[in-house]
Amino acid sequence: MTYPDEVVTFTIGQVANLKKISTYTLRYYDEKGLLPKVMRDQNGTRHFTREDLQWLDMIKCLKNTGMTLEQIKYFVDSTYQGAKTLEQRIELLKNQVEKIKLTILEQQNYIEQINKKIKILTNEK
Amino acid sequence: MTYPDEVVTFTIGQVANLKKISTYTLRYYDEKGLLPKVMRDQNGTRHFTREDLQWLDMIKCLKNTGMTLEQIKYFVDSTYQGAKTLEQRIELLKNQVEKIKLTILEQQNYIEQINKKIKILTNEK
DNA sequence: ATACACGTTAGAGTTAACTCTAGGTCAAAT
DNA sequence: ATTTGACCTAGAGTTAACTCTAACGTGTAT
Repeated sequence: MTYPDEVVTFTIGQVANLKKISTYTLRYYDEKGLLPKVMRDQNGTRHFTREDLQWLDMIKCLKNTGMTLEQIKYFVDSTYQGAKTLEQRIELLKNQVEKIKLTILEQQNYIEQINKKIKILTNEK
Repeated sequence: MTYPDEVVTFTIGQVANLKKISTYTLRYYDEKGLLPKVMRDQNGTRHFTREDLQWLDMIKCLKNTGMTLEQIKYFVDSTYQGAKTLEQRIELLKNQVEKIKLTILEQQNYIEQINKKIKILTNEK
């Protein structure tokens, strides 16, 4: 039962299921400062909000596009420093998009390279 | 001075320079069985042929598209088992191309995700 | 009351892929 | 003859990102 002004939250196990990330990893990310807003109750138990889940999506996105956790932490920290880092964060994200575009080009080259090899092997038959 | 039937070879240091891979890494790859054909002279010094350099390109290609060194070794081993593994190797490479294509799609999704975030941040200005 | 499921921490262990160190050999240059 | 520089090996150390263990707390079900 949730009252109008109550915030829906999730335990670490629920988040693990929803986002397919182990509880170990979630605690590790929290420890590393990647999830600075996660609430705790009087027992010390974590309660993740929808906003925290969105952060997890952002972390996944940046991580899977080649950022280290250290770089992601830098972005998270910037965010919590507020408006004065806004330009910087926009720049960082634009930069990341450019990096991803380069990776895609690189991957396309690798496809061509492998296709050439496939052709050579096919001719050996 | 090289005679007609001499094979041009490179020392580990030359290969390191040419391919921008440290000598440490080259020895490590050799040790792991990723470069089974590298010749040695009477002193034990490695001599890399052009074919070895081509293998290094292949290793780089497979590694940078997500294969582990263990998986690459499997491919290398298959190759040296000769014609009977030809089909298998072609399959493996076709499979790798499909994986890369999926990665590219994934990366394109991440670009969209980041662009959305950039838009949100830009509207905060 | 006690068991069970789920949460907590601190700290140790794991894995892949390097990366380096120490101690050695050998060929060419001074 | 000795120094220099490039090579060698065995084995230790590093780094990132987990992954697990041990010992403990709490809330619900029987």
